[in-house]
Amino acid sequence: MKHWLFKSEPEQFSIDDLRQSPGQTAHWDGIRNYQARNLIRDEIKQGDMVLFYHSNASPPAVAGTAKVARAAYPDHTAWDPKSDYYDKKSKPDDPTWFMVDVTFVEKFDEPLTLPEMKEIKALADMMVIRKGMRLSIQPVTRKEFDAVVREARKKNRG
DNA sequence: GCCAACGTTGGC
DNA sequence: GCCAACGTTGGC
Repeated sequence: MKHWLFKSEPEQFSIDDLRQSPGQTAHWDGIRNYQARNLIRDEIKQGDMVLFYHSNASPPAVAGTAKVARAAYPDHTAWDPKSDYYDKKSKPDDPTWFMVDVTFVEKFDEPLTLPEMKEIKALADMMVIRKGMRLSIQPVTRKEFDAVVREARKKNRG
């Protein structure tokens, strides 16, 4: 089982939106970056664990966790001319873009913020800490995943 | 709103 | 294939 960090702007799709989705499960659509696509398509498997990160938030933060419910399948929003994510080069018989399904696992009522993460030694090598790191799907180590969850729970105990 | 860091596009 | 111009991401 691998561990990941998925970024989402909470105004677009938040941890609460995931929790309120039917079956607390939603498809992670709109990936339009090849590096992220390759991870989605080739590396992410059912059962993998996800840190749900709110980007473009004040402050940016890990808001909870989720689990991959379904491995990669074609992102149909690429075929919909009315979708913001429409991409005419993706064809149903040769899809360019893929998505996975994720299921809500846990919400941190007090999210673990980026400034806090930067202070945690165990997270010093996390990609999301680095300046200019725009990749929206990032691998994290099991140690990093566990440290984020541990620190977030500690913070929420007060 | 600013802007640094990246990714993509397209002329050559 | 190079690289300048442009567009996007996302922290601040």
